[in-house]
Amino acid sequence: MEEEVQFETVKRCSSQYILALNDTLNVINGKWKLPIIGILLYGKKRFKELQREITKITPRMLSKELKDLELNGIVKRTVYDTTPVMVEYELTESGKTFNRVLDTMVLWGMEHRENSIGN
Amino acid sequence: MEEEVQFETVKRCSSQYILALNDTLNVINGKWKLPIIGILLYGKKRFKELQREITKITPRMLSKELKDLELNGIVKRTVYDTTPVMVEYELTESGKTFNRVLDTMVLWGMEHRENSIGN
DNA sequence: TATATCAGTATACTAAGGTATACCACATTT
DNA sequence: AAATGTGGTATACCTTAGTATACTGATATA
Repeated sequence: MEEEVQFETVKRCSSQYILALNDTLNVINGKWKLPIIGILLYGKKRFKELQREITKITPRMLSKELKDLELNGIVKRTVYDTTPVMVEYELTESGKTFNRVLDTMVLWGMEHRENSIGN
Repeated sequence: MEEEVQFETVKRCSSQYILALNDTLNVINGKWKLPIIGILLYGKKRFKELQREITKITPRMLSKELKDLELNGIVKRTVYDTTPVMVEYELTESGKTFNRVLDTMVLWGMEHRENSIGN
């Protein structure tokens, strides 16, 4: 409720609107961010597991994208003190709710596709 | 209603989900697409008007981004047969409803920012 | 006659994003 | 003893995205 009011305020203040928009866009910019998020939506994964599921990604890129996501607070990285080390990646709460953004995009994409056919 | 059912179906079919997602992402990829859409949300604009409002964009880029948006069915280009020619750009219906996607992104961005402070 | 405006295009360049390939230390399996 | 799996890093390269700068032809304005 209160959040809605805030949102309306932000909507009228373009600089804040753009800030929040950029936050969101930074989350998904980069070729491999969405695939990674998509997989992590189903649960925790280790580095090599991600690499195996995203067949074409190089470890360099996987490493880089995961670091970005961690910095942006989308992914949490946990190191277990075993030998050899085990590292697990999982979505943060924010990461999980990002699902909602994706769904909105998909829904619009579908409608847009229909509109475009009609035109 | 029927649309919701369809969406649920698509959500479970990852290839279609990804297709619709890519449609949406193509709309906003490129440095200047969002600024352009943002301005056109307020109404029609001519080429030079856009160039003046987006101060740092080069005509080459503005031209290219507008073509992309037109190809993707977000922007409609109308040429008036005057001398010198007048060209107007405006959002299509899909372009206008894209607002909804932006709002969702902003809302998530704001929540995410609060979550991150808390953490 | 010189300059500005319209809607862009042409050419050459730089910067950013991504790829390819090889490698590290350590431990388990074959 | 050699190969495999762990989680990455290092170096060099290539490709794509974006920038800088100059220019077009027709018309109106100073």
